[in-house]
Amino acid sequence: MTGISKKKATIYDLSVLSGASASTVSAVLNGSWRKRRIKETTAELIQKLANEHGYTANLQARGLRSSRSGLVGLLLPVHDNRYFSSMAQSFEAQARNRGQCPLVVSACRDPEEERQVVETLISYSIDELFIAGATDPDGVHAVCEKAGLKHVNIDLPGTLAPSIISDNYEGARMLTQAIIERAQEDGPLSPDDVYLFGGRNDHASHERIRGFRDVKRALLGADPDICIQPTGYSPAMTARAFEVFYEGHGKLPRAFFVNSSINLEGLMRFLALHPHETFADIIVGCYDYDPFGSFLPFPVFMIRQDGEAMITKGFAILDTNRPPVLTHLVQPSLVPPRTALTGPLDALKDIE
Amino acid sequence: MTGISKKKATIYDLSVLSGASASTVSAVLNGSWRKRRIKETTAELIQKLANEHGYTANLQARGLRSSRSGLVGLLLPVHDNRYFSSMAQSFEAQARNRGQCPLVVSACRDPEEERQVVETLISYSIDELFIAGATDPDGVHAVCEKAGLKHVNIDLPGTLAPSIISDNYEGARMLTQAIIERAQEDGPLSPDDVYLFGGRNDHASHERIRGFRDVKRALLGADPDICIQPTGYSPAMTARAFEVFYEGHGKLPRAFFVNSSINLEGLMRFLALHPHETFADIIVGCYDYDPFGSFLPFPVFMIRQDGEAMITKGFAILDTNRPPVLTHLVQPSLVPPRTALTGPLDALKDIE
DNA sequence: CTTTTTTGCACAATCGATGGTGCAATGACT
DNA sequence: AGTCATTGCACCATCGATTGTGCAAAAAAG
Repeated sequence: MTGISKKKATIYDLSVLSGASASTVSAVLNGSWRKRRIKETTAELIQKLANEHGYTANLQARGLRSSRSGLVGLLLPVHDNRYFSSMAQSFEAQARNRGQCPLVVSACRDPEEERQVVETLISYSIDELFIAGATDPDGVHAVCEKAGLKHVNIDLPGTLAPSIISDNYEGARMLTQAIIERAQEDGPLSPDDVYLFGGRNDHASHERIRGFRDVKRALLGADPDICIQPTGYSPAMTARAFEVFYEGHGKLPRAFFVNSSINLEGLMRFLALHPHETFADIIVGCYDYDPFGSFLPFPVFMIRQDGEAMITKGFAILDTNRPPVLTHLVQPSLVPPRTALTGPLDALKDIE
Repeated sequence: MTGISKKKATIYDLSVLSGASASTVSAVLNGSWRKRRIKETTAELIQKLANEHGYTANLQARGLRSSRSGLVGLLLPVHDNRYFSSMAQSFEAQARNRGQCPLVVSACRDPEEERQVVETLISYSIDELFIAGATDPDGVHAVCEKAGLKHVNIDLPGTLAPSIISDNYEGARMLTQAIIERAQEDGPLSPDDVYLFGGRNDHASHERIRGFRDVKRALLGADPDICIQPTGYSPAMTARAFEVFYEGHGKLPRAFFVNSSINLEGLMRFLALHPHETFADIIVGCYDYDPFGSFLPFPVFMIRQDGEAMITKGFAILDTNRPPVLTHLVQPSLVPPRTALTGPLDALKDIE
């Protein structure tokens, strides 16, 4: 016996202690006691006992009985990235504000894993699900639909459920324009001075590439296909793409658009292998904001996606009855180089 | 009727369909059927039906009955930070490898919130808990203890449960030595050229400060108290500290130690308000690794804490019977400037 | 053809909470 | 005093799975 106290108290324990029935105890502790016309003094007694014994409801039992669990899920591709981790942070805060219990899980951008993870969440009777950056939103939708689970897509749209995404086209236009104009300050620019790296076969990448090409054609008159290098979402692949370019040209493009901060990590890997003076004059645009990325030793324009607004909108949609299957655009913003934005962390109290 | 199919199948549904009893169905589907001597053909039939109907167990019901849920929790101070988010990533991977379901939650460094969140997790009958960077590990311990929940502390130690932490003292020594030596390349250094910013009244900060002071005294002969600026864990407070120093001295210290990447964000906020040429010659040490932080336009030495190893060790400890209340040290490593390390993201498959 | 053993499965209690229903005690009213 | 409404609560089935126990039928042993 190392002081491991007995099991947690249940309504039955409190029932015995108080002399009331278990259903009375339950009613008192879940707040429905006025409706059930329980005497105030009885309620007080039970509440006192509950406090003394540190009673907390077994939420699995409650969830089983009521088939509502109070859980909301957020499915992420990965945690380890400022865009998604700050989204997780906002999500937690908002879910807790609404009295729900947030669950954040990641599925590694693997469609099969995505479905499995969601199945697991469903097995815990979660009430609502945010599907962020899913590789296969419609596959996940099918799983949710079968279980009658309300859900929305965030960041990457599906065709079967309401979606909330960044205005990737507009964001890409802003970003492309910013890097081109900045590069032109240093002299005239030809179409093959401006590249795009990263992204793959998803809606966000398509829209960004479309925005990039449209602006580039408008400002520089052309956009050779070679300037688009969709390397997927992996630092290693992106680094290779830079390496290949460098081997071919002895330098990096004057200006380039990087599809996400994950791809920007690929640039870091490339830079680590080369003296940085060689690249002091590049102009970079990154479709994602990272506070340290913004202060690299060359101008980095970034796009800050408004994860917090997306989450807010998502909750609003889940609150409506039969949300139409629409795609809602949330405006991102252009962040000039050397900018330190505040984030969800700033909402924390830090008692010092 | 919008195609919302009926509720999920249960063992009772399959029981009717197969003609077997619910307990037989249960045994077949949870794998205990050989032990229960169920005929192979019966098992096959039931499994076929289960597949056809997309049966998945209701894990709340299972958890309620067996009082084991298959859930493991990771309690973080915040998501939005590379150290913790990469820890979350490793944690998820390892938990899933073990067939458990990972839950990652954050408690905003608020002791009360920490306890509440853990209470909630306990209400879902989680089996094990990793408490990372808790402000009040022993308070959380009490809650776990009462519920008989196995747990370990990560990153910040408690006195009542096994803890796994970085060797902060050694890490701080390496980092301090690195920045001092590097700064000395540019000329002789006096004790008040080397500062420490960030951290507060926790074990990790104490150890880091101790390491810093020991090395500084050894190399520079003294360490005036003014050189230690424990600003808490908040970018805003840290930025203020830099601002105050700058107002007093017209520059930043030649070299300084920043207690965490969160504090380093405070430096970014400061830099955003000042032309960067002014600070091109500072030498920074940051106790945390961030891939972009490593490429800032001045030398940044970083300490990479081995989150993955800590998680691994944590699982190992939870697997042992009565783990002694020890504090295990995990060695961090010194990362020279302009280094791009690979992380848990690289384990992902990225089909392009 | 018995007796024993083994095989294959059904039954029923249980986990902790919820909520519909019903009933005794009390008070109000005629 | 008798009727009726109200108050205050207990009873019990239920959510979906797990698991100890028991028992019939089939197979093996004698």
